[in-house]
Amino acid sequence: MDAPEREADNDAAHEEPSLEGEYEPEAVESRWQRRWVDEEVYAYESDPERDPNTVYAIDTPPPTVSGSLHMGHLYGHTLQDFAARFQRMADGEVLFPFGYDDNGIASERLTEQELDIRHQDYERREFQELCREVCQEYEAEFTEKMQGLGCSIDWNNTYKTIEPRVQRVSQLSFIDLYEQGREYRKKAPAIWCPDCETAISQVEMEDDERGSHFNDIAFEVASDGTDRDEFVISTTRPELIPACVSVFVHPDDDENQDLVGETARIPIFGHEVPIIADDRVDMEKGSGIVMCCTFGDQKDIEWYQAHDLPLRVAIDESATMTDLAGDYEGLSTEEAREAIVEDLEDEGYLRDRWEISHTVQVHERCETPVEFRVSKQWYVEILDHKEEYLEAGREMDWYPEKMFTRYKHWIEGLEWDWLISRQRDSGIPFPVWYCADCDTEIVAEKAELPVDPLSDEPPVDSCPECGHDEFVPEDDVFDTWATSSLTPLINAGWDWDADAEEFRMEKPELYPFDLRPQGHDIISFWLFHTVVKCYEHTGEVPFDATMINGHVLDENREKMSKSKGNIVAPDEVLADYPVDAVRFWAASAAVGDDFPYQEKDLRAGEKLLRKLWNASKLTDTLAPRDPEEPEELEPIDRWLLAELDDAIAELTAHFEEYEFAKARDRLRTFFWNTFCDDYLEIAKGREDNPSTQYALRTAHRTFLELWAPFLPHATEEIWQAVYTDDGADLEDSSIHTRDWPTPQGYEADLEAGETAMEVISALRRYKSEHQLPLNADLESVSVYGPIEGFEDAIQNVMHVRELTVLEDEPEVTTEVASIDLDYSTLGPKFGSKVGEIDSGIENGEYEIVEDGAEPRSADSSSSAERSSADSHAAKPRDDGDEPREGRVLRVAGEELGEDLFEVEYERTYSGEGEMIETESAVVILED
RNA sequence: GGGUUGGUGGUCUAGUCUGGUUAUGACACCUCCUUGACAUGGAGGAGGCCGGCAGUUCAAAUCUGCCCCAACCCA
Repeated sequence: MDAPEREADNDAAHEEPSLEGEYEPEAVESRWQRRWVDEEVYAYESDPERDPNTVYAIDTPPPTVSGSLHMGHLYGHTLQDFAARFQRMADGEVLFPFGYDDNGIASERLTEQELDIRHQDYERREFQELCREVCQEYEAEFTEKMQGLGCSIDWNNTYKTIEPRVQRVSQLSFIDLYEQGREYRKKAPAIWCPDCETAISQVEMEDDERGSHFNDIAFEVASDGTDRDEFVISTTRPELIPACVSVFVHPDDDENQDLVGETARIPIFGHEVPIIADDRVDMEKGSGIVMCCTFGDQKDIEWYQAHDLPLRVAIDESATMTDLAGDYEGLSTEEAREAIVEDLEDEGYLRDRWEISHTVQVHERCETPVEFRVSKQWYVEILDHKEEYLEAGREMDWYPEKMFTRYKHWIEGLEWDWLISRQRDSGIPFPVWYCADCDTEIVAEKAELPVDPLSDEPPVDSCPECGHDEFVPEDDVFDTWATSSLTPLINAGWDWDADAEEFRMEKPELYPFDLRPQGHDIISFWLFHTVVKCYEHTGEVPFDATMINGHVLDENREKMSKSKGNIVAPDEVLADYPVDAVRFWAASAAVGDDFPYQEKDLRAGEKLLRKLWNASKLTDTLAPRDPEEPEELEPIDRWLLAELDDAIAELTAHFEEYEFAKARDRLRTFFWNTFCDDYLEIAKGREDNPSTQYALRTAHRTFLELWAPFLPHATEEIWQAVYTDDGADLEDSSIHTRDWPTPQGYEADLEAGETAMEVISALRRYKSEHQLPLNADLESVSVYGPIEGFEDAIQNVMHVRELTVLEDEPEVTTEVASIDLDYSTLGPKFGSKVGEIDSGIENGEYEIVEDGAEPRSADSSSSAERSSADSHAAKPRDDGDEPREGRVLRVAGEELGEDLFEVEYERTYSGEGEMIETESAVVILED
C-alpha cells in the first residue's frame, strides 16, 4: 500500500500493458484503478430523455465513514460491482454512485473521541464544523480503500449525508410528509439514552447480558381491607421506587387477590399508591406482585397508559435523580441504587438480595442501558400504511426470494410509529419553529431550504393562529435514518420546483432504481424506511429488485467480532492477494448465504489469473490477432464456438438472476477444462489452419469479455495488451465498456464433439494407466462411433500414428450384465409391482423377446454368448440408444416395452489389441 | 420464549421448490506424466448415502412431523 514499494515495482516494463513474462497483479491492478478513475470510464451522464429501461441504476446504502472498511463492505460492494459491470456491458448505461454516511450519532461520537472533546462544551455550529473536519479525513481514506477494490463506481456521483444538498432533500422530505399529514408531534414516553441524552428508536437498541441484583423489598399496606400489613416485591431497580405509581397483581393470582383495591405505602418515600389487577403481570416472577414506575420498562408504559396513572419522574435526561428522589437528588442512578438499598436495609425493608445476570436493553452506539422518558417528539405515521408497505415489498424482486419473509415479518410486527426527532447537537435540523405563545408549528418555506431554525428566522412575522410575534426554534435534529432513507431521491435529484409547484427529479430516468443491494441485517430498518419514505413521496416503489448479501464468517464459520478477535481486515488480505482473486472468492457464495473467509479460495483465484494469463500467451503464439473468418469452419472449431454459444447463453441468464456463483463455476469449468485442457491442446497441432485461428481468437476475446465482471484488472490488462491500438481513448477501448457477448448461432455436431472428447479422454486414461507421457506416440487406434469430422483432432492431440474409423462394431462377445429400468415411467405405471419386477430381474427370472425371435430367457442369455457382429452391426451399443421395434422384457408376469428398460452388456474383446469402451464409442489400441 | 434460514465426503459447495435410484465441482490426499503457455501444470485414483428419528410413497438428499445443532431477526 505504501508508495515507495509500488514505485519500485513500477519499472518501465509495467507502464504499458503487455503479455511479457508473468502476470504481476500489484502493478497491473493499481495502474488500472488509477486510469479508470482518472479517465472517467465509469462516469454516468444523465439524460432525462433517456429510456429508463436502458439505464441500470444502483442505489447503494452509504457506509458510515467512522467505521473502518471490513470484509462485509468488501464483499457487498464486490457483488454490486458484478451486477454493475455486467449490466454496463449488456444493457447500456449504468449509474453506480457512492455515498458517505457522516450524519448522525456515529460521526459525533467519532469526533468526540478523535478530538477528546464533549459536544456539550461547544456551540452547535462549532461542533458540526469539527465533525465535518474529522469526517473528511476518514472519507478520503474510505475513498482510497474503495478504489482499491476495483469497483466500477462513478466517482463523479458521490454524496455525503450531511452536505447542504442532502440537508435540503431531507428537510423537503419532512415538509412534504408534514403537509400530507403523515407526521405529528406528541408528548409520550420514548426510549431514551441517558448518555447520549437523546430519544432513540426501537432499532437502535440491542440486548446485552449484564450482572445485577434482585432485591426483595417490603411494602406496607396503608389501607385496612386486608389482614396483611405488608407484602414483598422483587426488583432489580430499587432506585425507581420514588417513581412508583402503582402496584399490580394478576387477576388469577388467588394468593394475592386480597391486596387488589388496597393502597400500598412506598418505603422510605412514604407516598401511597393503588394496588390494581392486570393480566400483564408475570405471576412466575418473584412474589407475583410487581410495582409500576414511570418508567422502568415498556410494561410500565403500557400500564401508565392503560390505567391513566400519574407521572412521577425520578430520573432526569442524564440519569441523575431528580428532586422527587428527596435526599437522593443529584445522585446517578447507580449511586442512588446502592444508597437506597442500604437505607432500605437499615430500616428493615430489605428482605433479601441476590446476584443475577439478566439481559438489559442498551443503546447500540454507547452500550448504555436505556431509560424511558416522557418527552415531546416528532413521529412519522407508519402503522396505518402497513398493508401498503407490504404490497410495495411484494412488488420488488428479491434476490434471494426468501429474504422477503424478513421484511414481511418486520412490518407485521410493527407497534410504534417512527420516532424521528433526536436531541443531538449535530445533524440535520427540523425546519420548524413554534409560536412562543400558542405552540403553533411554523414550517419553513421550501425555497429557503436548508435552514437552521437556531440561526434563521421563521418565514412569518406573527403567528397565523394567535398573532403572537415571538417564536421558539426547534433545536432537535432528524434521526439519521430519516435522511439515509432518501438515497434514491438524492441520487435522482429530487427537488421542489417552485414554478411548477411540485416535486421534480433532475434525473427522472433513474427512478425507480433497478437494484438495491444490502446486508440482511438492515432489511428491517434501512430498506424498510427507504421504501416508506420513497413510497410516500412518489407513490412508487423505489426499487425493481433488491439483492441481499450474506455475512462473511471466519475460517471456522463463526461470525467475525472484535471480542473474539477473529476479524480479518481487508487490508491484510489485499496485501497478500490480488484484488481479482478476492473478487473471485466473493463470487463463490450464492447471494444471501453467509460464507466463510478461506485463504485457499484466494489461492484458487490466483491460479485462475495465472491460467488466464498463460492461455492468453499461448493463444497469442498460435494465431494472428485478427484473422479473417473462413467461409467454412471445420467441425472441431465450429464445435468449440457452438459450445461457447451455449456458455454465453447460460452465463447471461445467471448474471441476470444475480446468480454469480453459478456463472463463475460455469465459466471456470468451460474455460479451464474445455478451452484450455481440450481445445488449446488440439489447437497446438492446427495452428496454421485459418479455421482454428479464427475460432481461437473469437473464443479468447469472448472469454476476456465474460471474465471481465469478475476479473476486471486482469482482463483489462490482457485486452489492452492484445486487442487495442496504442493511444486509444480508454473510455472507448476499455473492455469494460464493450458489449456483452451474445450467442452467434454456431451449429455443430455436438454428439460427434462429445464422442471425440470421450475418445481423447479414454486415450489419456490409457496413457496414464500405462505411465506414459501424454505426448507419447500411439501406434494404431481404431474407433467405432460417431466422430465424423473430429478424426484429425483426435489423431493430433493424442499423437496417434494411424487412426482408423471402423465401419462395423469390432468383434466382441457380449452377455447381459444388468438391466436398467426407467423408474420414472415404470413407477407411475406399475406402482407397487415395481418391487416384484426388481426382484424378478435380480433373480434372473425374466426373458427378453425381440423381433419376434425366440424368447431368450435369463438362463440362456447368461450362458449363451452371442456375437454382436452377426446380428447388431448397426451400432456399437444397442442398449436403448436405438430401440428396435417389438423388443419386450417379460418379468413378474408383465411385459415391459422398449422404452422402459435398457440392457447393459458385458463385452469381451477377442481381437488384436486392447479395447476401451466409452459412453458412445469403442476404442481399440494396438501397439 | 417466538419466528426465519441453513445442516450434503477432511474443508467449502451444486443438487432440494418441479421425488426416480452410479449425489456436482473445487481444495486437501494418493499414483503417474516434464508435452510448443502454465509442475503455481496435466492425467488418473481413493474418499460421502446427504444432522437424527419416524412417516408418506413402488421410489426420498429432495415431501411431512418431531428432535438436535448453528446463524440471524423479534421478544
